[in-house]
Amino acid sequence: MAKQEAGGITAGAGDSLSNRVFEQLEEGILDGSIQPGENLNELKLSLEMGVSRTPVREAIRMLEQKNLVRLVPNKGAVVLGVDRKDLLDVYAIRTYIEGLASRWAAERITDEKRGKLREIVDLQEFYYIKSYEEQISEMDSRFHETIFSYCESRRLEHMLRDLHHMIQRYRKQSIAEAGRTEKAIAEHRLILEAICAGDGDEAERQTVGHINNARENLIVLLEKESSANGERE
Amino acid sequence: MAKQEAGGITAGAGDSLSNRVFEQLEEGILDGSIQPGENLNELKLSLEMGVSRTPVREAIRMLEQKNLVRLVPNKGAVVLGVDRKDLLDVYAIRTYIEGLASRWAAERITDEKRGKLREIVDLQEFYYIKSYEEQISEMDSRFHETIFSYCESRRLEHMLRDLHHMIQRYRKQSIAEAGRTEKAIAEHRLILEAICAGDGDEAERQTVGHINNARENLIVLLEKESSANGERE
DNA sequence: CCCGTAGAAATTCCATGTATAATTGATTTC
DNA sequence: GAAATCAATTATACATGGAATTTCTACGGG
Repeated sequence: MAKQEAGGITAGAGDSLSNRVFEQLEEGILDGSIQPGENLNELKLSLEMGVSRTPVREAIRMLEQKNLVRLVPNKGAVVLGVDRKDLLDVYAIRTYIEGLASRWAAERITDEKRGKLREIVDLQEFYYIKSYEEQISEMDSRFHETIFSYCESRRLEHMLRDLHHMIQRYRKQSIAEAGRTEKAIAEHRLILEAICAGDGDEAERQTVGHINNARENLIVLLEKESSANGERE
Repeated sequence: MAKQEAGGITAGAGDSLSNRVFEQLEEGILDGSIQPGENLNELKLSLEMGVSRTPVREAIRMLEQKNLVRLVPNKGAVVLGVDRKDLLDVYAIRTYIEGLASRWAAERITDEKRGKLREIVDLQEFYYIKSYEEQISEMDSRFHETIFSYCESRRLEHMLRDLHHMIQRYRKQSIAEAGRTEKAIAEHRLILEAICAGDGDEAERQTVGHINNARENLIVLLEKESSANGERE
């Protein structure tokens, strides 16, 4: 018993160590605590996390496939991270393909799925009224990811999950933006109704609109940030 | 010298063993020689390829991130592969985002890039006249991948390369289809001219059309295949 | 003072050993 | 004869050792 109690990793259940190391590094890169340009040292990381070098190596190889680090043979891994241009690009890409996911979800909707999707939006509204920010964000994620899974395309789902993951931090921030959440929920409801009605065209149109609005919001947010930072970066 | 001469892997230059194993397995999965449902045995593969288990493990972790295998903790990796639905999905996804890549490429075109892109299409036409099928296919890949790189979006490029890679086999097959190559080259030229003119709208429109046509072609090809196989699969 | 170079330290890369979990198959029991 | 149990085999997961490569540092020549 007591599989691994030493270092930083004391986390979750059945997952392998490689996965946990991967997730921890990914989170660090995506939330900025591991900076772009930095390079990942196997031995150092393995000591910090209290695991051997093997799972760290595996995690780094995994990060490379996600394009979060660049791996130079015999030299190591440098962090790529997600900069502002990446963020804007991701939103642009989402406007193009997340609409497709909604379209497919609408075409493949069932009663059970209608119920679940509606419940998510209802819950989000409830949390909004109660001002539970953490849960609002959680429901926002869940709404989009549920649509990803309901589109029933392994490949599209996989791509969208990656994108979604990449911008998670900024989605949370935007909850705090004045007025955005209320609008977002209203937009979710429009998407929901279109999907439940099986109206692919409308579902796509509403989703494209929703993401464009989110993108507008991001741009405002980034401008605030850069003026706050005195034009740095 | 003579880094590794034993087993199946005698390949390339500076790449690490993990990468070579990864590429070999990826190729096998994508060209169907490793079937979906099959599961990958570390020891067996390492013996076949004449390497130790470590690089095989790393390669498998990499394949998981590409969604080409599913990894069940303590049980191993089962091949997912790319089935017909995946293929059709990939073409659908491409119609949505490859147009965006062309749009951005048009917005960021330079004289040097104009020259290179034009040369690729000219070469492809030349090889078509000469009936060099291998080179036609090569130029087809190069045309699209060059646009991916000219769109100057790390994230979009990465996604499109993955998709492109996934359908490589079918792109090659479609070269052999009667009349497709000639049309494809004509379509490439339309995309080329739009990009060179810096006309993002037109570049996107032509690209969407091009991929839709390729998709139509794929559907015909798949139908032929399934009737040839007597409705199996 | 700068540049090049040789040796040492650090780091990646691959191989192999060991523990733990899953699977198989034989044996027993009802 | 079927189901259950437990030992033996197999496979994965993680750790560790050692070879190869790169990076750092100190030294000597120009």
